[in-house]
Amino acid sequence: MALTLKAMAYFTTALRHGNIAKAAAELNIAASAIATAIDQVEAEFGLTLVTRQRARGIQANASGREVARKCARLLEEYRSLLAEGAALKQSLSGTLRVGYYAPIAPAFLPQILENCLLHGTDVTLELEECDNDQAQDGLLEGRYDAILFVTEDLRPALTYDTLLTAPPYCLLPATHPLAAHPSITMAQIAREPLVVLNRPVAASYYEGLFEPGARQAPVVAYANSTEMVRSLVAAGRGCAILNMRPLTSESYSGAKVVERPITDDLPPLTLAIGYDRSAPRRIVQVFADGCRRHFARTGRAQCIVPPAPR
Amino acid sequence: MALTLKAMAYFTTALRHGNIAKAAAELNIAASAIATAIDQVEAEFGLTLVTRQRARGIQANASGREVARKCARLLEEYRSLLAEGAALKQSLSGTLRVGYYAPIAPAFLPQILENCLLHGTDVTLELEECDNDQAQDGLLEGRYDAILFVTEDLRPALTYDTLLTAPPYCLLPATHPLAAHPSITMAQIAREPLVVLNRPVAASYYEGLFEPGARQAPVVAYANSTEMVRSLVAAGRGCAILNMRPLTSESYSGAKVVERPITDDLPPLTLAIGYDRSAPRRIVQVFADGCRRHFARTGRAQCIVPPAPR
DNA sequence: TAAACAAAATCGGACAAGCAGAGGTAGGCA
DNA sequence: TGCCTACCTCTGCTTGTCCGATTTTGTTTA
Repeated sequence: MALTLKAMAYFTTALRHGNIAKAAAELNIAASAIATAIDQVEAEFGLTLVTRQRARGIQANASGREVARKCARLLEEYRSLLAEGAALKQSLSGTLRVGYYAPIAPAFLPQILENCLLHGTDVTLELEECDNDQAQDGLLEGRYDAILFVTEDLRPALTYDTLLTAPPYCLLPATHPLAAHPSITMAQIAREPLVVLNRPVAASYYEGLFEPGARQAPVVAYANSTEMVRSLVAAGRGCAILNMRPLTSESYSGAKVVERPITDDLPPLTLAIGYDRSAPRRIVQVFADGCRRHFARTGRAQCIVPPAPR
Repeated sequence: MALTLKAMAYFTTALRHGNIAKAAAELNIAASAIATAIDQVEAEFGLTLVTRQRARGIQANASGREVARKCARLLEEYRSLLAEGAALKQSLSGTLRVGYYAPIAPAFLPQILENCLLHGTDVTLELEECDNDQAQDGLLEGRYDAILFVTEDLRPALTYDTLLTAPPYCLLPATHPLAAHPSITMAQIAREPLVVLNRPVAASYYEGLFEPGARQAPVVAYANSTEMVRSLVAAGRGCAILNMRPLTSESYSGAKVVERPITDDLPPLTLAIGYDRSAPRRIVQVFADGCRRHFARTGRAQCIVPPAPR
């Protein structure tokens, strides 16, 4: 590794000029540096590559020209490597790999992607649904460029931007007596059969919202997808507590559900986007900005049920 | 040029191991050097390429693997560049460009080349006939790999090996009265019409062999090729003084000539091979060795007319 | 829960490499 | 013969690289 790229660059420049002094001027360095570089190249190959004639400059022999050509090619590829690296950072093309915590993202992710990408850009999306821990670990291990997750069991090394704090709300069948109230208390919910979203973070979060011993009716179902929860609720099996709201109030089964704020002072879930904030690829930055913009404007109102005034 | 080949090598090795310490062990350097190299690569591209997890090693993300692949390719080409350079020095293939002073080489050059090259080797020969000064300058300027020349008007910077010292001899028509003598004096030649080889070095050399005012018969012809001189002499136009002897005693015209040593103490011509002795390509070294061997053995007797005992 | 372990980050100092600038020298040219 | 050009050499300074020790952080095991 004695022969450095720098030496090659000096060498080829000197041969191109046939003159050490001119090459030094072009490169803005001292002539002695160039002379040294030429010596290094010759030493590396153990060949005489240039004839140095005082007062007449330098001249490459056939081997020297051969070597210079090869070096120039290598330098060219080096430059293109750097350029490709810059492109990797700059371009909107490439693959954007997003991991998202299953219950939170489907409500808004397509809309964001629609807004900030895909306008004729050459981006391949890889969207992967996973649990909150998997998302965080996947980001840390480089499997994802960005993750949408909630800040529970937060990994310390992870950098993220908060997008939204979503208070829990109560999901009821449209025909349920409580649906007539504009807002509901936890005490009321405690008397209703409950459908619980059974995901790693969610289940414990929702159970934890109740005072110990407060529950008076059973959990009638655990379901591990939001849509199943909504469908069960719509079918009248019970009510549920959720944080994120889909854009529709219909369930898959077609029956109507209603969302009602909860008056109790409950800890919200914090939705965040995690990504490498120090040196993101441009496409990642664009996506993260798009997410933030989305929730700064319309997104917030769409995705949460605002707490009731108390 | 901040990103050195060395840094790339460290970087790729570290990623290959997924572990800085192991990479350091493989490369026999300190781990901190590798950590620095990784930092350099990331800084160069302004991207996070590697996630470092204490107690778990390092892991490249997609961009990191991409960059590592590109770097590995560049390193591969660097190694092949070095290998090609070494081959340039080592191989017997390639082009051997020989410049030779016209009057001296044709007598023996084909035989040498036959002996030391061309045994199934992949060598292209470029033989260029020229004058003594052109040969020397061409070597210094890298146009020739080796030159066969005489050490008159010697360029100071030129390195060479002496092959042969060739005393002048007298060339006579076979029918000439002097041809009966085993050797001849300059005084005898001075009375004969003379044919002179008119080449830059030769003409003055031959004229200088005579004492000032000693010539009693005219120069009947100047000819600028050895063969023309021999033909003129064979035709009986006069006699000539030469140094190198062809392998045949017939001239192109078919008439016979004879060579006779000169008894006077005259300066010989020194035949030499000039080439870069400090770092020759292998093919050049082989050729030069072949020349020296040739004249150490049979070549000498074939090419000169030994001086007569006085 | 604590202790032991593993691996990366950090820091300071030693060493080497690269470079600038001055002075020297050989070759070309008028 | 003297001047000019352009390379070479040498010295000291600056920068970079590397090592080794220490610290920090995270994992695994008792």
